[in-house]
Amino acid sequence: MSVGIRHDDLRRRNRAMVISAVRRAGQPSRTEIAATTGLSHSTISAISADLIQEGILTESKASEPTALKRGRPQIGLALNPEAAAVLTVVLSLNFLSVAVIDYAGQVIAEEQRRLDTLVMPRDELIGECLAIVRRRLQDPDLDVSSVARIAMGIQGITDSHSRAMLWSPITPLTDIPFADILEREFGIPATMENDCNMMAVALRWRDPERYRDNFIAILLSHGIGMGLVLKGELFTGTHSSGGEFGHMIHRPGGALCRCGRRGCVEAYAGNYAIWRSAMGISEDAAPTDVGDADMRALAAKARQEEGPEREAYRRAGEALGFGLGSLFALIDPAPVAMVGVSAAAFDLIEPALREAIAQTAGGQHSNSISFDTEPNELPLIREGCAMRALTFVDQEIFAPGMQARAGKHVA
Amino acid sequence: MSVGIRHDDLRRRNRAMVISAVRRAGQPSRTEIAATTGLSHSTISAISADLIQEGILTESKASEPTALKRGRPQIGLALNPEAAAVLTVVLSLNFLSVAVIDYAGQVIAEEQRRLDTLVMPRDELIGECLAIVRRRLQDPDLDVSSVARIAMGIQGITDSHSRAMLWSPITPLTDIPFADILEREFGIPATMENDCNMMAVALRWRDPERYRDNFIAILLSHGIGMGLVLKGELFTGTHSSGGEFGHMIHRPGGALCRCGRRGCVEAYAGNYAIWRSAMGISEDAAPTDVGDADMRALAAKARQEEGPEREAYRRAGEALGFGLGSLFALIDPAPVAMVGVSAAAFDLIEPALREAIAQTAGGQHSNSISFDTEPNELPLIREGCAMRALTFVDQEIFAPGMQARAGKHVA
DNA sequence: AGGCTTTTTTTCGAGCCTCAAAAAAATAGT
DNA sequence: ACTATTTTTTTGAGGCTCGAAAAAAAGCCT
Repeated sequence: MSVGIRHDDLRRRNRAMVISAVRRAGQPSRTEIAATTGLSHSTISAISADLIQEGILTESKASEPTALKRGRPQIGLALNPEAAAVLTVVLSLNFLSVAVIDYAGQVIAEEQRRLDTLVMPRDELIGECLAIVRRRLQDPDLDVSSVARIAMGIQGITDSHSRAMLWSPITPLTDIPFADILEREFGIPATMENDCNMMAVALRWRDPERYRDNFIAILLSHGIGMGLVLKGELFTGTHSSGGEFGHMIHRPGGALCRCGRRGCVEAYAGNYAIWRSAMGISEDAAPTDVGDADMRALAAKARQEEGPEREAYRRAGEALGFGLGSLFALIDPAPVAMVGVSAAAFDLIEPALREAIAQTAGGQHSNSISFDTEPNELPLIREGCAMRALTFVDQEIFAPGMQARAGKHVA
Repeated sequence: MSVGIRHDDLRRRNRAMVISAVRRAGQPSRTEIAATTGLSHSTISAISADLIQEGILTESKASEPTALKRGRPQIGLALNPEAAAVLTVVLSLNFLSVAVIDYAGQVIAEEQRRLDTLVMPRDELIGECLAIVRRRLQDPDLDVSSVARIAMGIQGITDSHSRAMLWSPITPLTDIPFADILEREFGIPATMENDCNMMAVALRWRDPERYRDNFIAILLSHGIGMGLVLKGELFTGTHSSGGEFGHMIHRPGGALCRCGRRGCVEAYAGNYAIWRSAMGISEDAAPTDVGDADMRALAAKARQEEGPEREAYRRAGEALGFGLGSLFALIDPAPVAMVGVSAAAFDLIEPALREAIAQTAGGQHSNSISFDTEPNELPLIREGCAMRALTFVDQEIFAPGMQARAGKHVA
């Protein structure tokens, strides 16, 4: 149950605190770190001396030559890019991409591949993932021993411990324990993350002003996904990655959803649903894959003139609006980021969405709810995976007492 | 933002740990506490010596004469009932009740009053609350200075900091800062809690086996409310008490809800909605108050024979089922407690509820979702308020270093 | 140039806290 | 009465953080 704080935890946590302050701030001086963490100067000094000695941080002279102030100039502290590296693997529909990222967060290598995820047998899909990772790890420029973590992101449902893919729209396969598979193969700790959760993580790093403690990232693509940050914490279900916004019920017994059930939000707002509706296909028809180009053409048509295309987006907006309204009834309104190809058509969606949300309990302050759009989800997912892996390393490097990861080894 | 751990926090937190272990376990020995907190025996010994000396804990000889084990017998530690007292105030429809509770959780005095909450003007409503509290505090048997906290519970929406009632079905008044009012009047720290959240708190204390880390308490009464515990934490909205399950949208544009909007779950499952439907009154008709006795009669009629009454409960079950399904899509399934007068009619609700939930994403393991019922909400709310107040005191008594609250004062 | 200010960083002693091990206490069994 | 066993308390050592003071590294001023 609840566990007391041991004395040795103290240093461990405060080290984590310092590292995270540096990662957030970029090049803070010791004084700045003391201010943000609330710890004393002497503690910061001691901890940062340790971290520098262990090769985790480096002193980088000029924080900025701006504002030539009096007094001893501050010495900026930065993450040592060579302290470690992490690997991100993003698996999406017919597409696999891998990147190697240094400890400071810079991409130092990447590789991408097309493959037919929908029809690949289990062994082949896993094999492709392992192969692309292996190729990156064999890169002679890379010190394999420095790779401290692999974060894999996938469209679909993962378990709440970020170990396995439970279900995904990109393959008929289910329950693939990718984290275990990667760990067994390469001996590097790994996690399996939900794509929308990673989008949320990335948004917070990209724009901490707007996306701080409470916000929602919604993926408007073939399916509808959501990443939710509440009170500064990534929200996950109790068993799975949770946040299956797309499968909240919009109309009981309504349109057929890709998940096989009826009336889900996604069955009105997913790409296939918009397409189905615009083309006058029955709501009972099985979902079909619609390419991004087709969706863009559809949006263009809808913008051009009134007609079934525009009406389809309107219905999508309505479903999203009522869904958001129900969500807001539970968690209160928060800023929303719309991501994915249909986010580029948000102008077509927004009016109906706002109208719907205004009819719900969550829409009380309907006009204060703000939306932002980002048409391209893949870079976000990769960034999120990278930050996930890096912050894990931040809290791993210091954890087991004094185990040095880079630089000279330590007493 | 994130703040480092100061050295002095350590003792503070571990004291809290020990107190909370005693509150949970009843009469644990020092050894047991050491085991549950993970702290060393010497630390527990030191802390409990302090707490006993300060009059917060007492040694109570026989933990139990059961299992006469070898060795030095354990000495049970218990909360000293006289260490402090708290006051609970529960305001519900036409009813106000107050209780004084000792530090060990026993009710030592109470008082109840009927009043017309729906028509009382602001000053009068506040005045009644203050008056009843004042009477209790003037009780000559009570040492006023020992009253360390007031927790007030109310049906309706409170702010996320538990300071004010924002909106409530029991009065047309809004935005009453009860916590501030009580604090100003009596100089005792106070909070204003949402009733369903308190139900959840109470359920966890009553049955920690079943209601531990993830569960849902749903109030089926005039309105529909929810208290949610996720990952061991009481879930609240970002601004308000949140968890307005009753105002998730069941049917866009559907039946008229008490909140003035349309299609909310409550507009199908609240007492007034069941009544309206059973009586063949239009869904557009304004909600009316239905007495508990009438509801019990309605349920009896529905059990007796097929007819509009039974159908009304069926529709309520459907609304609750789809609502729960949407909720479970977000948070994954969890045990549910149904509380309130209509929980006594859960037999009429359950079949349709389960049928509906099975049609949703959250219903994947529909049969593993378990329901429990508890017809009487008031005792639960009071218990929850009491535990809320007491655990606050637990974390207040030790906080400012060594400020003694009871017993001899301390160096 | 040289001394003075200002600001940052390091150093040092003090005070706590926790831990592990040893000692003390209390009881059951022999 | 004595030993074994278990729980509780005591004691000494080691660490951590803090505050104050010292040291360091500039720019400013005469």
